[in-house]
Amino acid sequence: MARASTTSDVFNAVAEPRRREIVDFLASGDEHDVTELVLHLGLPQPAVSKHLGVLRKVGVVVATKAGQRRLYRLNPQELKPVHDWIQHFERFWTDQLSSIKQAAERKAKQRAAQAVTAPDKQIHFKEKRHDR
Amino acid sequence: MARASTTSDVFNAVAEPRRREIVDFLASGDEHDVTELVLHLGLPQPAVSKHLGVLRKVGVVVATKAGQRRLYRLNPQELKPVHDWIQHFERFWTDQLSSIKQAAERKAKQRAAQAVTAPDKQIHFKEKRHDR
DNA sequence: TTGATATATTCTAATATGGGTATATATTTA
DNA sequence: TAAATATATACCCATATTAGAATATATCAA
Repeated sequence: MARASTTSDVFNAVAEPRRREIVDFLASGDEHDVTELVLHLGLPQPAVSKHLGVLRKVGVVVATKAGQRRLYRLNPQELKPVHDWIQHFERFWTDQLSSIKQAAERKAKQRAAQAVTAPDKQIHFKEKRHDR
Repeated sequence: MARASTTSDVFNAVAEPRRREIVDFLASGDEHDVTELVLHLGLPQPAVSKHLGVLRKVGVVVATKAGQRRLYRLNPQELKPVHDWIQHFERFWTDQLSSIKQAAERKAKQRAAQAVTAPDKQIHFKEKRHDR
């Protein structure tokens, strides 16, 4: 199975850098049409329309019809779940005390534990499997 | 081209609900080994190890070797970019005044614009393409 | 009406993804 | 030393994703 659909989840919708750019561009509160977004992003128009489609489906942006143009504006409410989730962790980089506490607890637990040197240092196999 | 790699970007890493569960589970600051995470998540062990691998690569979790076990703990620093980004939009749901201002500006701009009824109300084609 | 413009959609291809299963490695225990 | 245990990795598969090209639709302008 693949990752949860990008169109059903705000987290996935804003996981795409270009879509975050779109959100940032609309963060002023102003409306912009697709052409303006195309110029700003430097992407082909269909790509921009598709990204807008994703953001529209999760409700992060709202389109207004204005003649042959579509004016897009941010609908920030839909970003709130992301904010609420990440806020849980705010204390880790604001509250100095809790950081120190954590370090202490961690140390106590580590007892005989050895640190794994690097996050990406992998355990190498002596042989690779090519069969099956 | 496919989506940006999940292993190169914190936003993508936490876009996956199971990985957010892992992060939440480690949010207490305590260390947990893989078996504990397997029990907590109710996923097969290889799936959990793979999710941990993704989180490790972006640095959101750090593993400590303890005998044959790996103790995982949160490395919250790496979540900060997500926090910093989403915080830009905090004003939208905390500052009442700015919301009103935005609504007013929006209204002024809308002039002759007609609202597109629903975000997912698509424009339907009279014919679908099957050729080419 | 005809052509131009703005936007959305379809199709295709290349790649990434997550779960499942099997298995490799490392460590502990008998 | 041989099992057992804990964890990571490889492989497969079904699906999702993105960019790109072509084109459909709607509206505007001449």
